[in-house]
Amino acid sequence: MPDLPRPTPTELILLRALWTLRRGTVREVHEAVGGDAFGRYTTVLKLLQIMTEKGLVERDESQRAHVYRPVVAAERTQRQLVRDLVDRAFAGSTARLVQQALSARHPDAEELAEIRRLLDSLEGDDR
Amino acid sequence: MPDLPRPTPTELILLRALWTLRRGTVREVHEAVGGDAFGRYTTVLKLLQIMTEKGLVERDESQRAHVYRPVVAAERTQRQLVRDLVDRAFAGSTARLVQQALSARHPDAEELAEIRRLLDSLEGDDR
DNA sequence: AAGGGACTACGAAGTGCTTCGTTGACGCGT
DNA sequence: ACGCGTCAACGAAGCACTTCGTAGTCCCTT
Repeated sequence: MPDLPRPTPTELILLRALWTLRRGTVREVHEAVGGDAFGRYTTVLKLLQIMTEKGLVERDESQRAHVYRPVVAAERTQRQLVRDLVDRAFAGSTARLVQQALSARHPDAEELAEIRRLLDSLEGDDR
Repeated sequence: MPDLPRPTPTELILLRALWTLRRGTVREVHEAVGGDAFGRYTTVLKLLQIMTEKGLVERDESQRAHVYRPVVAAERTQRQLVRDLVDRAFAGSTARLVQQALSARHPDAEELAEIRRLLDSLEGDDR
């Protein structure tokens, strides 16, 4: 499987819409991202066409209104983006990224607890 | 203080070099990033000139070989980049970003301990 | 005084991203 | 059969990013 290209910022917006919708026509995606406040209908169409060429989404053309669906799961893309950032901005140090993440957006108690659970399960695996 | 623009990927490489060097001439930066394997000397020069216009770095012209230094601290820029990513890819959920970060690059025990300390100090502040 | 090395400045080209208007096809309702 | 709304396709334009060659300047050495 050839590695898919990293989605551009705008493409990521559409991907997020499709991750939620699971599948959708251009019109549905256009509305999901905020309609004309985001961009014209044809802008979304063009983006989805380009994303199809890149392999980021797939297209069902059996209907007049083509139906798009994401090729990659949210988690996989998110992980790719995080890894990129860790390498590019944090010289590979996950701890430093987490540190900045926690100070950039102070998470509430619930989120903190969730992160703690993640740590617990990770350390559990180690032993 | 007008918010500084987000550094581009290439600019980030030079910034990292300057964060380490604290200050440096074009030649020093060029060598720090890998010499011609990265790009020509004039490419680095041009980049630094553009970054100066953008306000990302400052330039001391009192010497023939101008000396550049970063305007923003590493932490501030890193936080900005993380916040961007949390918003763009994780719909604002820090916990999910941390989750992906932990699974993207399995940190060693030392890093895990460091993250745990961070959590402890954060929860301490809450009360 | 001339030559060469190191430096800045400038300009230009190529690429990718983003946006949108226009065109042409399709099919439904009248 | 006609017209209208909906759709995909295309092309073009503008902008940012990146890269590098060339030209000009300065100063040190001979």
